[in-house]
Amino acid sequence: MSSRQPLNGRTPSVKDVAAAAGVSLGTVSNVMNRPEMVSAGTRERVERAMLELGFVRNESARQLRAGTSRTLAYVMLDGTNPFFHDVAQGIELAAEDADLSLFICNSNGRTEREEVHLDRLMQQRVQGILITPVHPDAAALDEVARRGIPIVVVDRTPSSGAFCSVAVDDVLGGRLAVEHLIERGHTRVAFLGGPESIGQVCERLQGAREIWAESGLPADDLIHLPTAALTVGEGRAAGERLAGLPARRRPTAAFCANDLLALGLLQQTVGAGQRVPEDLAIVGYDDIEFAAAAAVPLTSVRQPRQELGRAAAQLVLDEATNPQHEHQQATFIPELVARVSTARQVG
Amino acid sequence: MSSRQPLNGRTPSVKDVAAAAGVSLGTVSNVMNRPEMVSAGTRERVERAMLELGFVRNESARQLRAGTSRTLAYVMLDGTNPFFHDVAQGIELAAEDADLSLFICNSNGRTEREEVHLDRLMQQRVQGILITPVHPDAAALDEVARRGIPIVVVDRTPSSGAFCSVAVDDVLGGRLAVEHLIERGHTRVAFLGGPESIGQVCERLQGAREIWAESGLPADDLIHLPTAALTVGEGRAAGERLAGLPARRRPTAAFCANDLLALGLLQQTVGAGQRVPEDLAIVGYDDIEFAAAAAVPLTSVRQPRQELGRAAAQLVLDEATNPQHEHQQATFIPELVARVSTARQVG
DNA sequence: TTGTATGCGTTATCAA
DNA sequence: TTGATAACGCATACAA
Repeated sequence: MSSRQPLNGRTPSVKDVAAAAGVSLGTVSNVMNRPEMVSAGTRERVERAMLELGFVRNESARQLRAGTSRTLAYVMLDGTNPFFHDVAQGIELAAEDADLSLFICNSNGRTEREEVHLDRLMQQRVQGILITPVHPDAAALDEVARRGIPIVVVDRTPSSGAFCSVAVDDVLGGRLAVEHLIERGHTRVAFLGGPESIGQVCERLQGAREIWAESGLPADDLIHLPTAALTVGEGRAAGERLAGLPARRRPTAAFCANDLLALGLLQQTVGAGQRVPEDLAIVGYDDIEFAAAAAVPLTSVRQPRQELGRAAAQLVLDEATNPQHEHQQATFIPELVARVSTARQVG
Repeated sequence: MSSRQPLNGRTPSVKDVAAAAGVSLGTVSNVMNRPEMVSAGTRERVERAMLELGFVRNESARQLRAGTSRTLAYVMLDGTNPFFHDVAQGIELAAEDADLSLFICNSNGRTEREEVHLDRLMQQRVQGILITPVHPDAAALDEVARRGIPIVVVDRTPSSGAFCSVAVDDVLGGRLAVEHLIERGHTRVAFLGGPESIGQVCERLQGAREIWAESGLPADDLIHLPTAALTVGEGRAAGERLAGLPARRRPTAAFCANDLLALGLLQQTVGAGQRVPEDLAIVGYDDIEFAAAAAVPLTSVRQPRQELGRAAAQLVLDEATNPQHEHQQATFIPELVARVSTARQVG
C-alpha cells in the first residue's frame, strides 16, 4: 500500500511518480536522464507509473536546475514573404538534427515587436537566437550578444563584427541578373527596387550597374524605378510607371529586387495586354516557389535559402558549444534560374 | 561598500541586483511584480542596478514558482502554404493583446514531428496550444486535453467534442464557388482536389455537388479530377489531364480545392496556349495573396484567415482562464471574391 | 544499484 | 515600506 497522496488536480511530479512506483525521487530522475544506471526492473516499473499518471516533465524546473535550454529561436522579419519560411525550414532541419526545438517569432518588420521578442527569448534563456533584423545594426542585437547569448544575423550583414552572420552575395546576384539580360540582347533595362534603406536593394543595384558599365552600355539606359517596398502592389505600381514611359525610353526588360515585385509587374504587364517576354522580359530575385508557379514562369536569382538557415543554425550551435568559437560572416553564392519570362533573344 | 560578490561570468540574478542596490531580494521582486508597493526612491535605485548589471529575469524560475506560463503556441501544418501564416498572424495579434508570446512550430505534415512539438510544448507548460493537426482525430490531441492543457483545433473539425475548434464552412464554400460558375453559364465543370483523406476537400466537393444537383444539372457533368496533394505541381498535372479530355467532355471551368492547385492549373493552361477565362474559367480556394497577384487574377473563396486565428486564440484563452469554459466548435462563413479568372459569361 | 540532501532563481507569505 | 524565508519541480553529488 504505497502511501501515495492523491494529487488533487495537480499535475503529477517526479515525486508522485516515485511514490507510485515505490522508489525514490532520484531514481525517477535517473530513469529520465541516465537510464543505463538503473536496473531494467525498476526502470520498467517507473516507466509504467509515468504512463499511468500521465507524467510530463516540467521543462522550467529542468532548465532551472540544469542550466541548459533545449530550444533555438528564429525571429523572422516578414511572415508574408515565403523566402523567410524556406530559411526557417533550413533552421528547423538543423535544429531537428541537434535534437532541439525551434520557436519561430515574427517581427513583421516592426522594431518594437522585434524587441519584445528578443526580450522574451532572453528571459527564456534559449540556447541561441537567429534573426533577420529590421535594422542590421540595431542596438538590441548587441544587447543580446553582450549577455553571452549566441546570436546569428540571417540574410543581412551587420557592420559590426560582434556576431556571426550569413548572407548571400547580393552584388553578384545583381550582376548575374543583368548579365543574363545583356546576353539576351537587351540594351535598355529597368531596375525595380526600394527603399534604399534596405542594404540588399542597393547591392543588387550596384551589381547591376557594375556589369552594365563593364559591358560598355550607357549608364542612362539602366533606369532605376524606385519602389516604396518589396511587395506585389509596389510591383504593379512600378509597372504602370514603366508603361507610361515614352516608347523610345521604355526598357525591354526589368530586373526586380525581389520576386514579389516581379509578380506584381508581371500581373500589371499581362493585364495591360502586353506579352512577357516578347514586350517585356522580367527577372525576379529569391526564386520563391510562386516564381516558378507564375503563369509566365519567372526567371529569378535563387538564393540557397535552406542552406542559409542551416548554416546559421550551425553557427549558433558552434557558438553555444565550442569555447574557441570565432565569429564569422558566411557568404553564399546566388544562382540564376532562367525561365520563360526571359526566354526571348532581342535585336 | 556593499559586499557584492563578483559574478564570474554568471548571469546576474535578483540576488545580485539586490546586493548592488543595497536592498533585499524580496524588494527587487516587488519592483518587478508590484512596483506600486515600493517607494519611488528604492525603486529607482533597483532599476538602475538592473540596468547596470544587465539583469534579465529568468523565465524558467519565474514560471516554476508562479506556475503560469506567458506563451501560446501554434503548431502549423504546412509552412509553405501562406494560408497558415495568415492564420498565425491572427493568433499573433490576439496574443499580443493578451500580452503573451506566440511560438510557432511547424509539423510540415509529419505526424512524428507534430508529436515531438506537442510533447515539448507540454513540457514547457504553455498556456495553450493551437494546432492544425495532420489528422484531426489524432490521439495526441486527446493526450494534451487530458492533461488539462487548453487546446484548440484550427481549420479542421475533430469528430470528438473534447476540445474547441474553429473552422470555415467548407460545404458552403463549395456551393459558393460552383454557384458562381453556374451563374456564369458553365454547364460542364471540373473539381480538382484530393486526397479525400482531407476532410475539407470532401466538404468542398460535397457543397459543389449539392448546388449542382439543386440547379438541375446532370451529375456526370461535374467531373472530379482527384489530386494527390494540394500543391502547385499537382495543379499542373491535373491541368494536363484536363487538356487531354475529349473536347465534348472537356469542362469550361474548374473549381480547385485550394489556390495552389488553381495557380498550377492556371500556369499549365496559359503555358499550353489556352486563355483564362475564355477557354477555361478557374476558381480557387483560400484567396491567398498570390491568388490576387496572379497574372490572371484568380477568383477564389476567401476564408477569414486572420479572424480564424484570432477566434482560436480567444477560445484557448477562455479555456485557460474561465473556470466555466465550455468547448465549442466555431464556424466561419466563407466569401467568394470574383476576379478576372471567371470574368466571362458563357453560352 | 538506489536513496538522501542540496540548490537552481524566482514569487509570495509573513514579520518587522 | 522592507526583509527574511519557504516553496516550486527537478538534477546531481554523495552516501548507503
